[in-house]
Amino acid sequence: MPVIEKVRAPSRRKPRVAAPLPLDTILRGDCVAAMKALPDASIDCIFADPPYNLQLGGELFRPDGSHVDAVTDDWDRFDTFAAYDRFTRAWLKEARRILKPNGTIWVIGSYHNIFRVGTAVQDMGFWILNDIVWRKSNPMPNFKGTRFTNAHETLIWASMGEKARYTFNYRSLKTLNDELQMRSDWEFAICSGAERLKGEDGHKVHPTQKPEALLYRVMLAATHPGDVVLDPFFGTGTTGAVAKRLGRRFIGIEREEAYIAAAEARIEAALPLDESLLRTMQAPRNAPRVAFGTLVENGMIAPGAVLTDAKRRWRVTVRADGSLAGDGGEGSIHKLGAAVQGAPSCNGWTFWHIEAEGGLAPIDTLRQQWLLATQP
Amino acid sequence: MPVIEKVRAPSRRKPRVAAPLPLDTILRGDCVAAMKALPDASIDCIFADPPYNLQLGGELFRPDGSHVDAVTDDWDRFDTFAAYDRFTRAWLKEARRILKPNGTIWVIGSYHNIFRVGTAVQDMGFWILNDIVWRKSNPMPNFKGTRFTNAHETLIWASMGEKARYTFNYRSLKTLNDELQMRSDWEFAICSGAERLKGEDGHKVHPTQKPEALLYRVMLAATHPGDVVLDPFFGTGTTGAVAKRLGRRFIGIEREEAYIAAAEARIEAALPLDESLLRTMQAPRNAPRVAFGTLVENGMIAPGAVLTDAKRRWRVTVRADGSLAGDGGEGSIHKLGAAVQGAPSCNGWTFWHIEAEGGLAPIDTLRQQWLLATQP
DNA sequence: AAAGATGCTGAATCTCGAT
DNA sequence: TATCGAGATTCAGCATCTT
Repeated sequence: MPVIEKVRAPSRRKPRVAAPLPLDTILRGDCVAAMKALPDASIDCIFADPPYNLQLGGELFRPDGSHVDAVTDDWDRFDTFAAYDRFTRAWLKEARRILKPNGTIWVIGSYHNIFRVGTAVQDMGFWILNDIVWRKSNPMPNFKGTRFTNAHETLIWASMGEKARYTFNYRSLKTLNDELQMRSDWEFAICSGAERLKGEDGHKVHPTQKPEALLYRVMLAATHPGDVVLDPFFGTGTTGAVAKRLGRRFIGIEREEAYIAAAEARIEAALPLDESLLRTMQAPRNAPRVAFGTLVENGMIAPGAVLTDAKRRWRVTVRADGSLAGDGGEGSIHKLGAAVQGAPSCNGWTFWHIEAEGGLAPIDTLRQQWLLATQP
Repeated sequence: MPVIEKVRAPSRRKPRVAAPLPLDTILRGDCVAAMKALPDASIDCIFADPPYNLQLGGELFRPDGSHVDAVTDDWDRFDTFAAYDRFTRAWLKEARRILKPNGTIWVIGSYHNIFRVGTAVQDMGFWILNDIVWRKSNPMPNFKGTRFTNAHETLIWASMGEKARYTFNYRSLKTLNDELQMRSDWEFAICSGAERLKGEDGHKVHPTQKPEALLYRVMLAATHPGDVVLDPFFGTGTTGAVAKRLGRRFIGIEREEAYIAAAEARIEAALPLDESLLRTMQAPRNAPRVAFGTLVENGMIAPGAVLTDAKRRWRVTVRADGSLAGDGGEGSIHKLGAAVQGAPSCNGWTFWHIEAEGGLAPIDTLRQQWLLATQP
C-alpha cells in the first residue's frame, strides 16, 4: 500500500479533539447527537440503560427520534426489530468512538432487548467480559400465572476488543463479597421506598429507576476514583448520584426535562464519601515489587539459608544473589519452584518456606515484614 | 397482491406428512439433515444445547499448577460470528417447521453465543416467553482474578409466535417451589458425582453434560405426559433419560457414535418417575449468605462508620468497598480481625462492634436486621 | 468407625510490564 | 509487535486416603 494511503486513512473524518469535557453535567437532548459533540477516546466507562419497551405496547424511538408504532403482524414485527437494531447500533457506534481504548461499557436490559444489544455489541468489535444477572429479591409477580416470574435483568460488560486492557478491581470486589470471588449473579432489591423518586403527586418520577446499589457495584468494579462515567440514558440520574458518592465524574444525557430536573436535585443532595474511604484495597499487582534478592541484600534472609516447600518434599539453599540451588537445579524462587513441581509456573513467595518459630512460614511473610518496615 | 400468490405460497415445498415418528430413539447424523426427515408440526417441545462457540485461547492452569480440561472439541469451533449465525438459523429453521403450532422451544447457552441465538429466535418469528438463568451453585472459579466468576448460563424459552398457545404447568411449578411462583432464576449444581457419565478410563464421556434436575424442571413446566420432546444436540442423552422418568417421549439427534452409545445405556437404565429426584429439587437451598459489603452497598452501614472490638481495644473505619482500615492495617472484617489479634482466623461478624443505642452491638446484628428485612 | 486430610475437577473467551 | 520473566491466582463437591 502506498505511503500516502497510510497518511490519508485516518483523516477520513475529523477527529474530535480535546474540547473540555462537560463533567458532572447533564446534557439535554438525543443521546446520539449529544455523544457526537464529545471528543474521541475521552470516556473511561459507559453505563447504558436503553429503552426496551419494544414489545410492551410502549414507545420506541428511531435514531432520528421519530416514533415507531406498536405493531403485531410479522412484517411489522421485523420492521420493529430492525428499527430497534438501527437505534442500538447508532448509539453504540458513538459510544465506541468516545470510549478510551482501555474503557469498558455496561448495558442493562431484559429478554425483550438484551439479545439484540448483545449481538450488536459483539458485531461492533466490543469483547464481552461477563454477562451479569441482577436477581431481584422482590420482583413483580406474574399475576396471570402464565409464565415464570420475571425476576432478573441482564447486564453486559464489554471491553473495546479482545486484546484491550480494562479496569477490574478484583481485590475490592472480593473484599466486598467476604473474601469470595464476586460471581456473575448479583442480588439487589428493586428500587423502592425512600430511594425511589416520587413526584408531587406521589407518583414515581421514572418508570425504571435503577437501585443505587447496582451502580455502586458497577463503578466499584470497573472504574477508579476520578474516572469519567457517561450515561447516555440518564433518566433520574442514579449513575450521577453514585458517581458523586464514589468520587467519580459523570456526564449524563437525557431528553426529558422532567427527569433532568429530578436528577439535578437528587445529585445536588448526594454526599460524596471521604477520599480515604474510597481508596480501594490496593491490589497486590499494584503493590511495590520486592525482589527476593532485596531481602538477601538487607539481611532478612542469609545466604546459605535452607528453604523447603510446605511439606518438606524439596530442599534448596539460598545463594548470595538471591537465586536458589538444590537437587532440582538452580534459578529464581519462581523458576525453581515451577521446575521441581514440573508445573508451568509457580509463585515462589508462597511455595517456598523457611523454618521459623512455631514451624514453617512462607517466605512471603518476610516480604510483608520488609514492606511494613520500609513503606511510609 | 393477486390471489394466486396466496394459493401458491404454501406449496413452494412439499409438506412432510404423517410418517410415524421415530419415538424414543436416537438418530445418528447432522441435526439439520435429521430434522428434515421429520414431518411438519409433529413435535411438542424442543430442547437444544447447541455448541457455545467459546473461542478459547491458550492453555489455562489453576493456581495449584493443575491443568484445566477445556472444551476444545471440533464441534465447538466456528471461524466467525457470521458462520455461527448461519449454523444457528439453519437448525432453528427446521426446528420451527417440525414444532406444532402450540409447541415451545428451549435453547441454553452462555454469553459467548446466547445473544446471537436470542436474536435469531426473535427474527424467525418465535416469541420469547422467558429467559431463565441457571445459577450454578459450584461453578469453576476465575483462576486468574480477571473477571467475575462465570457462575450462570442462560436459557431462552419461546413459543411459535406472539399469539401462539403453549403449555405451562403453573400449578406444578408453584408446588415444586413451596407455594411460591417459580422465578426466572434457578439454582442447580453442575453435573458431577455419580450422575456424571465416565468412560472406562474414568474420564468424563461428554465435556458439557447437563444436570438432570435442569431438564426435569424444563419438562415439568412446558410439557404434558406423552408429549414428544426433541433434542437436536443430544450428547449423552440427559433429555432422553429425564423424558423417560417423566413419562414423555423423546427423539434425539447426535453425530458422535460414542455419545450415542453412552446415551442408550443410560436411558435403558433410567427408571420412570423417580420421586427422590423430585424431592431433592423441592428442597430449597436456603442458607442465605450475606457479605459485609452487601450491608455497605445497601446503606445499612455507611462508609466512614467506626467499628471497634467489644472492649474498644481496636478501632477501624469502614471503607466504600466493605473493607476496614485502621492502625492494624486493612482488609475484610475477618482478615483484619485476625490481624489485630495475631490470630490465624476470626469471625468478623461477632468480633467487630458498632456504637448503637444502649452501647456496642456486634455487626452481626445488622446482618440479622438485613435478613429479617429481605427474607420472605 | 468417625473425622479429618488430601486430591481432583467443572462450557473459561483467565497477566502485565519492560525491552 | 514479539519476547521474556516476574509473580499473581481458586470454590464447591465429591472421592479417596489417613489418623
